[in-house]
Amino acid sequence: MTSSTPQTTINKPLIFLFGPTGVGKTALLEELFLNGFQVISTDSKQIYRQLDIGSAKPSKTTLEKIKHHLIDIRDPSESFSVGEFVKLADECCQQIYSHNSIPILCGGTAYYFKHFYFGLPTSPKSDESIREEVKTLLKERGSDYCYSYLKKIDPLSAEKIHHADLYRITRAIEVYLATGKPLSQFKTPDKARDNLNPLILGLHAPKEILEKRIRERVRQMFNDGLIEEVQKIKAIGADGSWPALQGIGYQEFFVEGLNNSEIEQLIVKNSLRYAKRQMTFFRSIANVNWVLTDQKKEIKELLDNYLSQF
RNA sequence: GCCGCUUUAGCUCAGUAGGUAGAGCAAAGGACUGAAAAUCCUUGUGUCCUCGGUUCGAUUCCGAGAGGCGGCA
Repeated sequence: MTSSTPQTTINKPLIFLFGPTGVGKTALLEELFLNGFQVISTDSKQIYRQLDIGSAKPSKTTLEKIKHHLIDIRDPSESFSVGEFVKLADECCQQIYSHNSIPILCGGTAYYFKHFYFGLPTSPKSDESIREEVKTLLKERGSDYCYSYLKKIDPLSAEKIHHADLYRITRAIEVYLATGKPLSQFKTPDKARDNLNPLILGLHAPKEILEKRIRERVRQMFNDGLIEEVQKIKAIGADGSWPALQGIGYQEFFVEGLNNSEIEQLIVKNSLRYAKRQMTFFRSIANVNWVLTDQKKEIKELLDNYLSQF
């Protein structure tokens, strides 16, 4: 599957709304984007069914008020990828335009935003069986061996990838075994896809406020029945290796020897660290209009100004 | 009240046979080629509780005081 330019987005309005976890994206949607907009959830965990509470999925009420796409489209055991996201999001855009609405990509997965904005790299999608092969190699021959192997087959990638970064080493070797070509020979786009000119809204908040919000939100998740939700997922045979369960709010339940209160604290801690990583990634995207959640007037102005050109 | 242990980085604690100190976690910054809520990298000056003594030199030894923990009364 190659990335195709979404013809339908030419000269059409498109909005990005992103920010770290807990900053208040959903609340803002309800305040400013209630009419004439449809949301494309840009979130690698909310695509999963049964992950409702821990993934901070929008409530039923919210979903009734604003149409959301790309929520509940996979089972927790299934894999998903940024490539599928871009393809599906493009299709959603077309569909939304055909209803005379404006698509708004909203979520916290910076990687998905980046690749929707710039387009996918030309490297192939992951091949499950080859990846397993590489993982076995890693297990049997060790990481030093694999890194030396990478140096041999793809010195350029080896230079960029740290020798401790097994995740990326695995992928680079996988691409080589699948195609016979080093990963570094594939191109990765560095500017916006043709005719894609979205209004990019980046929500941020002072650290103390974000911390307080995250703490309260995690507390609320437990009140809402997060423990029961996880039990249900475990009951269908889930183990920690399922991609869905690597999410914060779920992975902590697979750590051994923790009581519920320790799990709650760990979720808060991991969420804060995640928020920081998200901000690092979002900051690297150009042309972002950074606003605080309560700057409603400024956001409205940016929006009106942007929409007036269509 | 007496006895013992303890006081070092935001937290938990190492350590210096006397030459002003370092791990883990936290924190800050960064990377990101189809798993990304993933994965990984970089960054450690702190009245070594206080005051006095010994010493060329004390966070380290000695004395006193203060805080904490435990035991006995």
